[in-house]
Amino acid sequence: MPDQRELATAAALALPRFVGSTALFHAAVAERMAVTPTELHCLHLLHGGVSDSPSELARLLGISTGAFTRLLDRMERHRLAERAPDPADRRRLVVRPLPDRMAELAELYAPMARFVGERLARLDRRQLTALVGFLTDGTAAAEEASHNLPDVTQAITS
Amino acid sequence: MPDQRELATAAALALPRFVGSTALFHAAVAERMAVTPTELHCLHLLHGGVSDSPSELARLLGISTGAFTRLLDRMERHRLAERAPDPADRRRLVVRPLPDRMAELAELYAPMARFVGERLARLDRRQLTALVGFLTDGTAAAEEASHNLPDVTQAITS
DNA sequence: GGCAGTCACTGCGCAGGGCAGTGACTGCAC
DNA sequence: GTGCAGTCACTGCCCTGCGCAGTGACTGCC
Repeated sequence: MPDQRELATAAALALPRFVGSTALFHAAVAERMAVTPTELHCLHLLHGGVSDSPSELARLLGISTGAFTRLLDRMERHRLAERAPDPADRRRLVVRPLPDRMAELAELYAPMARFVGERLARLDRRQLTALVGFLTDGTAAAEEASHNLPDVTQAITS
Repeated sequence: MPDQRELATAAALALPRFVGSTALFHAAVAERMAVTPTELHCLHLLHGGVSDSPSELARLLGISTGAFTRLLDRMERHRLAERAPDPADRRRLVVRPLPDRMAELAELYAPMARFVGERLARLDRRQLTALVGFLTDGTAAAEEASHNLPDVTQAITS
């Protein structure tokens, strides 16, 4: 029976593997939908209602606004999203997800969604609280760490 | 005080955000090291001792062997890894990580590693067991789902 | 009314990756 | 042993997603 310390080590090892396999899963879904990973990521942001502003979406996706314009072009072509004018500010526009291919997306994610649902249902309140706390704080920590990377400016020769 | 069902929902929502922010963190680290995300991913695989075979690494990274050759070229140029002949099979070669820039990598990951360590230390055995189980099974589920995507072959017109 | 700032957008160049083919090598069949 | 299919890393060629820098439209502050 593993003690607390061993379990913590196991968790620390399992974490990157989980993240890695999840990334590959997303890549596989994107490929199956004939869509780039960035487009898929954007679709998730739109679907989750995180934002509908091009500049903000570009920032969240980690790409430039110029690249986002092209990305939107592709997404419109593939009927994943559409542009709409922003009534409040005529410079801006609003990005809206299209329902056209959402069913397809849901179908691809169904197995994973089912797994998550079933697995979470087997946890009690204390376990779920710990999980939610870890994920939430981890999200904040990752964002904070992204914007606060230590300076390790070393020269690359060649 | 949230009940079990609400907590499960919260966890299901927190999960994709965590994965997303983690992905962006990796991208930020890669950029800071002047390295592509794929190279960084490869570096993790090498560092974790997952494999040292080019074809297997290519498979794990989700790229072709041809692309991996170029990736290895870049990694050698940046002193991240080196090629070595495989004594058992002269077609093969062995990829070895170089210690040169490992300190730099560790430094960039230090904040996140510290967070994970501290956060995990606050959990009890039952909570850790749940977390490890979720991550481990999640990894397996993601891999299985990647290779078993439902057929949603729809035509993209244009 | 001018002016700096912000918005989405566009030409251009770059680089990572896929594809298909190549030579070197292995191990199995016979 | 000798052939032969399979596998290995590698190489041209091409495609495409993205950054960069500049542009016109528009906003809001002074």
